[in-house]
Amino acid sequence: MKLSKQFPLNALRVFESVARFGSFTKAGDELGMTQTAVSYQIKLLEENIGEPLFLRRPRQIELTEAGEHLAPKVSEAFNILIEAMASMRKATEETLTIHSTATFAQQWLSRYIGAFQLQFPDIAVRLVTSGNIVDFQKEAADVAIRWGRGDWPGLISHCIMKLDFAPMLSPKLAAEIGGVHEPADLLKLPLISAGDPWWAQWFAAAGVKDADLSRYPKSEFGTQILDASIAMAGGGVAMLNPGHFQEDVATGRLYQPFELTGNDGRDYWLAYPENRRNVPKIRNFRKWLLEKFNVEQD
Amino acid sequence: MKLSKQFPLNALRVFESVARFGSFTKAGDELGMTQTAVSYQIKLLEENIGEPLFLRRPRQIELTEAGEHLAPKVSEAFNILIEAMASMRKATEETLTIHSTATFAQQWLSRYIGAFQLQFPDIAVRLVTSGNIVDFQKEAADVAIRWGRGDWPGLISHCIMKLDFAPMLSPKLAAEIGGVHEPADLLKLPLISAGDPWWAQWFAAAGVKDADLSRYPKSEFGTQILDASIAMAGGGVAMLNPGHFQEDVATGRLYQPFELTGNDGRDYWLAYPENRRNVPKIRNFRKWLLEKFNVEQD
DNA sequence: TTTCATGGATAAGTTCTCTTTATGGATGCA
DNA sequence: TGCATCCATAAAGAGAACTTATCCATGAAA
Repeated sequence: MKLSKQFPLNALRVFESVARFGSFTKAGDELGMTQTAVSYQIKLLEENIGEPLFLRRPRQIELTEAGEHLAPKVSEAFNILIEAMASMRKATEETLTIHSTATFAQQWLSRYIGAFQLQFPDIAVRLVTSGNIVDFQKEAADVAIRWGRGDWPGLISHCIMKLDFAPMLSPKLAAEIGGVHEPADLLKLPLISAGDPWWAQWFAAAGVKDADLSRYPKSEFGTQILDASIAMAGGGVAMLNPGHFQEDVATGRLYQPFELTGNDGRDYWLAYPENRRNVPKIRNFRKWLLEKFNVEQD
Repeated sequence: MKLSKQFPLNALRVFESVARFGSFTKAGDELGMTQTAVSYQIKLLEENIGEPLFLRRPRQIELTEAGEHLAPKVSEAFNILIEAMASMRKATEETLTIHSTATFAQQWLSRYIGAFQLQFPDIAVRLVTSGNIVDFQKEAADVAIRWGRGDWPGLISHCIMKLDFAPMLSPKLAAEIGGVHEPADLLKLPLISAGDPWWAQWFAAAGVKDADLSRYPKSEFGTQILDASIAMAGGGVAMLNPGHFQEDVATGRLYQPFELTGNDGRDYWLAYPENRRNVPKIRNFRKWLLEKFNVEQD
């Protein structure tokens, strides 16, 4: 049996409106349906209950005793439902959930998100950092900031930052070995997250052909943030994205000995589901973020 | 726009069940639908709200924060609705509304309805007497007792009493004219409701050919009860149904001078809508009434 | 490890509810 | 008397909602 047959919910909704207006026609207007449809639904409900809910008087209707009894409860129930749905919709409309890599969140978002909130005080920001690629189908994410090739199906992606990489270390550590003059000098120092293919790629690009990286510990710290912290503490050389750490370089916490950067074709992207591109909070965030990065808008 | 589109009520109902069971499959069982249909409805609701309500974990699902927020309110609202509908159904199930002619109600029902209530203490009886033929479509009537030919479309009818008619008067009035010996004697007395075609029919059947009824006042009292009261008070001769007034005849309040009765093909019927023949209260009343009148049951 | 059982997602097709259009009837008002 | 209002009914069409069939992932059992 169909659900709507056992419990005529839509008919109840129509009934609520009719009881309020005392008119089939007006209720139809409110609900965006014809008077005929209203008549049909009321008849349905009356059949379901087993007695009339309205007395059909000429040019007006009147609640029967039964209808009089039913109306306030139905009204109360629908008010609860409507309010619950409204507050839910409002919450999702006004909360922007950003999924981001830990590095981008800490190095960039944490610094500028305040400006966004000043500009859009009605939008509450929820920032989620996780290592995994977010599945917009399954999680309540509005936008994601991720690195990759920007070719995710079903998503719109804007490249916001080249994900270049270059070796960085603390100035102090560099001084200890008498300065880093050429790429091969780096091999004298501990390489952080040496298993990362970026190392091999960068050394190849720098003309160091026989770099044996296998002798370094295979530790992976997962985020550049951790690698950077270790490097700043003098623990070795980290392969970092200059875009993220330019401030640390400027203030002398980190030192980038060579201009040469690598890029493996993967960059930083802002991404969001194609079908939600016009949701206001998403549009606002996209516009704000792309302006910050001087990206051409579409 | 469709009503169900602006406000997915059925989806909410499904959601309530799923939230309670923590399972699409179990909710489907409860609602009498397949797991697939449940999945569809939940997806619909999630799209409407704009974020997931359940986290799909391997062999179980879990409410998201949003779902957790929505569930109790939805549950509350539906409890109100369910309870309201149930109490309404219960009221209509347990109240038997009988529409009857005033005469039958006063002469017969008033005497025996007590026995029915003793036998079915759970059924509350509401007795409505009205001159009009009841429209089961428009009024909250369960059964009707009416006279006619029993050929009402959409209704089941049981003939419970022949609607014969015979002249009756008070014994005292009869004595005043030296007794009523032959039908024509009646013409010496005032005929009550003389405009009623029953008079002409009865006199014709009695062999009184030239009865001029036009000289009597045309008053119509509408119910036999009133005619009978006037007759008992010695106000004239009334054309009454012996079945209704046998007790008054037995106790001498009325006198029926001739055995001859007329019948115009219309009798007393119990009637109720065909599609409600199996409603318990109706079935019980029918059985009880037909037994009282020794009518063959089907 | 392989197999089985559980629970949900997806695709495609079908049913039938719900809606609309068109029309009629009843009543009140000018 | 004619017009406007309001609800009821009939017929037909649209599309929502449901089902069947199938697949996938996971956890438990053999």
